[in-house]
Amino acid sequence: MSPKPTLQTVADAVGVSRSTVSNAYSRPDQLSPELRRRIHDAARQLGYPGPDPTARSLRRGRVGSIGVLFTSALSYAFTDPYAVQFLRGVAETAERYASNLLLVPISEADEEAAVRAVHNASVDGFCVYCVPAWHGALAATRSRGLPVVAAERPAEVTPDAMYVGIDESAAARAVGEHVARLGHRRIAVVSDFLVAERRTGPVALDGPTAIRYDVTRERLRGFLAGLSGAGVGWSDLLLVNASANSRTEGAYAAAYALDRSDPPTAVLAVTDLLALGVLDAVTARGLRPGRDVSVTGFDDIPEAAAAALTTVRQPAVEKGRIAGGLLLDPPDDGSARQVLLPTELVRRASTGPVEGN
Amino acid sequence: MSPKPTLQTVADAVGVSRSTVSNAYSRPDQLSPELRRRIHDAARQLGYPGPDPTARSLRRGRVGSIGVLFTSALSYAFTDPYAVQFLRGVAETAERYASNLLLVPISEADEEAAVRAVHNASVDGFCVYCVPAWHGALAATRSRGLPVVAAERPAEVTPDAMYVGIDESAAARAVGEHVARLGHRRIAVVSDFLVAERRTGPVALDGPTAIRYDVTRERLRGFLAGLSGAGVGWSDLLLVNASANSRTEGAYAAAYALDRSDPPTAVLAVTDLLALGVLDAVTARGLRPGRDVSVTGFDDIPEAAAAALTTVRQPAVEKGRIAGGLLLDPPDDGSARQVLLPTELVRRASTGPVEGN
DNA sequence: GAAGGGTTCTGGATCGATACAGAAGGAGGG
DNA sequence: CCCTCCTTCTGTATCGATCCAGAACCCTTC
Repeated sequence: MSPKPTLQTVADAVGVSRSTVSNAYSRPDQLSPELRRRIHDAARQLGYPGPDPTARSLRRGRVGSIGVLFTSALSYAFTDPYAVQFLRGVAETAERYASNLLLVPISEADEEAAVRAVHNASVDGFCVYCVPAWHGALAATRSRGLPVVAAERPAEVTPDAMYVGIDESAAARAVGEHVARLGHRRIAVVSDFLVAERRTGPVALDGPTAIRYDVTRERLRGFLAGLSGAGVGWSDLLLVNASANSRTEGAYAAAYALDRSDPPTAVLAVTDLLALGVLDAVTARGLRPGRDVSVTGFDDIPEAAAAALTTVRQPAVEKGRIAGGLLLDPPDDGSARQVLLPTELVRRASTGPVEGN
Repeated sequence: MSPKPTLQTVADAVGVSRSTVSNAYSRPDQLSPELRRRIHDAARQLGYPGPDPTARSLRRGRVGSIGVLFTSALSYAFTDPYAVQFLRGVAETAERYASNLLLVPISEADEEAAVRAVHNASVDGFCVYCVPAWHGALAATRSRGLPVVAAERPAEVTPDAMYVGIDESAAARAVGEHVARLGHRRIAVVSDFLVAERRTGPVALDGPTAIRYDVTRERLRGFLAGLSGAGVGWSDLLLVNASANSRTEGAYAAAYALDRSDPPTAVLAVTDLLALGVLDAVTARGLRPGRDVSVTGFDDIPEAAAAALTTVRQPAVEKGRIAGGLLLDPPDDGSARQVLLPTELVRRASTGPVEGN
């Protein structure tokens, strides 16, 4: 048995041309059933596993997989149910187009390695999820000359860029208004990416503009807009940065707010995962969510309903599906390549009116 | 600007040979710094993104990515923290070898599509996770002639197969013994894959042998072995199948046991995720875990500690790391390709002695 | 000044397939 | 009986890179 059977090996065995064997696999209607059968038989007998995917990709100019870029360690990427839902959406579309997902982990520490990873990825396009705008890997995806779709609306929208996102600040504004209407004035915000440093603890910022990460900035801007009607200004907010988007860090971050001498009556978290952590911290202190402290999240992951968390619902799976669709079958109409999905404020028991303390 | 710059484009622009440009990227020490700079400058100016990954893969004979096969929808795959940890381990090793992960979703419904997906995957090897032994995709991976590593010890061990697993039945046996020693005799088992059908509810089986899925079978065999010393036999066990490995299905499945007229005093779940669901069901009924009902899990995911769940610890991340290592750098020593990792019974508050009812 | 040893660069062969134009052969129509 | 059309198969060019043997050149060294 020769080391690696190729199309040619099979062709020689059957006594036909290489092209014919290729057709037997890729275009079955181009040859007689009888011959096709003989070819497949010979292939089986020779242990030929079918056309080599790499060679086929090179020739065809299509790889059959889309690259998904993640910041932060893979662990966090999959820890957020929101991310998992989004990914599921992408995978659903991918499956329809017979494509696989290539995970490209982008470490924040080693940007050079990240850029290399992007350059080495055999893909038909990139889906960028939660990668800060300034990360070199982002530019690298563009330099590949492949379709790129962002999972959020970028800060500055170029006409040819593809994205599927939501109006972050409008959605967050609804949260702010809701909380303000309930009478809350002493308010803390728990968020990751407030500062470049990966540290959990309170931070001071001059304003939302100081936040580099787009999504975070827009959500805080929205919170502020919603609260300002009630006279709550930026300097009134207690900002606590979380070193990661995880439940435990959410709880740690909440501690900085809850354990003060003048604790806030409401804590706005920038994701549900963080909010769940905040709830943990609240209950761990014997406080009642929605009565002693109001808590809000963002995303409406499945767990949010169970925890009675007031949050912003955004269609995560749908977002993923659309992102996949944009990549694998970009619409001709340029404007259809920029998708904004609707959001909805979901009021649950984790928020309530300020107690008359 | 020509449509797609290649190595040749750059070579022509600089006035050197194609090989030299290639070296500028892949073997920088093979040419003078001066020339290398000129080449990179020209490349940048022409918008050449570097060597095409697909073409490079074809020539090099190495793709730089490893395929991870999943059964069930992607959603479930990522929902189990155990799976995420395992994946993280694989990703860690992959990163060390400059490889990416290619997710190959294997639907159980459409086996033909699954086999096609395996044949089309450009990878250097396959990591098979939680795929039933009889699934055609498994055979497909082998036919590719690439290294394949299973994340569990297969039922029948062939000498050349690679795997990293645990002694499932021995680990489960420790659970059985622990529960028996606490005096439990009325015992329910909550598990997925007890039967081929995807349905949550009680099932009757002649014995462990009737279970087709290896891991499940071995764990149940272990439970039984641990319990048999106390006189508990197969027919004494109440088996409840879960339609999926998820927390909610765990809770639904538990209901079938807890709501009987003669409820079990102990519920053994085959994964922590299911066990968490069982605990949900227990507390939802106002019962106290470890007092009114003992509950055990399997895997020791992070949440297990928080829930005080008695379970079997297995090193998930380490398992992933080793799996990756076997794929990307297979040891010459054949016996080193079959790895069994240690497990440990972790006793927590979710199990306790039978109440003197 | 010829031999030996580096360094730097070149050219052709090659990886394993697919695309496409065209050849061979048989069927049907006028 | 010739011409056209269709089906079935072939051959060559090509996808975009890397490998490797060797050419060209400069430096030592005896």
